[in-house]
Amino acid sequence: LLDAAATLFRERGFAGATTRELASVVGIHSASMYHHVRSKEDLLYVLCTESLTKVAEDAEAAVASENEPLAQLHALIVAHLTTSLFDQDKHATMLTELRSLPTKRRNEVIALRDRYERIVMEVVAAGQADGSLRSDLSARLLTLALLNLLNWTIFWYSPDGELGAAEIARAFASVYLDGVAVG
Amino acid sequence: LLDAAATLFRERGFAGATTRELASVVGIHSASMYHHVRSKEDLLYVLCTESLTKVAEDAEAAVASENEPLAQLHALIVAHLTTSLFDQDKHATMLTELRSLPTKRRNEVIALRDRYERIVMEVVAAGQADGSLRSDLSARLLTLALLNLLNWTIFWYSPDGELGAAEIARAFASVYLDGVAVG
DNA sequence: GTCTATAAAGAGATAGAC
DNA sequence: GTCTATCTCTTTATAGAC
Repeated sequence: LLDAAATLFRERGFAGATTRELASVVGIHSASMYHHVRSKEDLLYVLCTESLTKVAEDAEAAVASENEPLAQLHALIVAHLTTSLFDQDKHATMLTELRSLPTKRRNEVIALRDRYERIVMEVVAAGQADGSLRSDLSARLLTLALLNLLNWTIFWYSPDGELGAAEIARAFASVYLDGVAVG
Repeated sequence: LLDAAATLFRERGFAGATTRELASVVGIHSASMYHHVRSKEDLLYVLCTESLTKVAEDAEAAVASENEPLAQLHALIVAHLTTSLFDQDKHATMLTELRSLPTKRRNEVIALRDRYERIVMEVVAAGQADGSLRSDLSARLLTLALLNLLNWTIFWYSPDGELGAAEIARAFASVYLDGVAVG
């Protein structure tokens, strides 16, 4: 049900997805859905928190698996893309439909998101501190650039396409770390 | 009206934005709105095509203003960010609410978007051809990485924030071209 | 745990006066 | 060009039988 909601929310937007269509996708009537979930909003909320909890866990594991900041950053990039492209609909919905949550819950999700972004920024800052990453740009700007690279991928990646998640992860890690210019 | 629609569609999603609220923002009643526009969908369609036409024009002008692919790419990055961050709501709505258009119009907008992305890819490919950009990764991958960097910025940039559009453009161009690793 | 039936509210859009 | 009034349809969610 949650997976179906993620797919439908991504396709139609949260407001555009009807409980009837959602129920019909899982083969029941919309009234039966309310036996499993209190409201449509609850689905969105659970989906957002799950997606962020999962990606944060995986990122922390990736960071813990390496010792040097540069290697940690590389592992983090691969972990983020692997996780978010696997649960693509959930992550895409979290990123764009977050706005449809009422203030209290929206702020909770934003807090989770900020916590995740802080994990990323700490690795970047550690890389600057040990001299493996450039320091002429702020850790904040470097982190924002990285999150751009990671997040937007979720919106165009296709599991059926020619580019695999692993290939994309390897390429983007190299683009981010080494740049695209020669010399 | 179009600007108000862009803002509201971005805030609530296309389906979540009501014609009543939209009209009230511009100080009229929802019935009066239909004197200016045929339907809510028309607003989204016009908004998508306008945003893509504008960014494509500016990108082409940026490319034409330089001779070397590397300089063209730099100018293109600055132009894209300047334009899309100026009309932020319009571009953000185009990127996420495109899905709410009926098939025919959606395909038209996608065609515009693809045409723009081809402009970017041609500059990248030219850079690879003249040896200023690395060729171990495909032009497609390098272009996708760049579009990630550009597009996601639209979703977190705030005109009131500490980071200005020009500063972000300069930083991200350097991150993309030179990378963040030292050495 | 799923169904039929329906309540209550809100949606996009139109008609016709001014 | 904007208004009031309203049509028609769809929405989320509930009630209660099975």
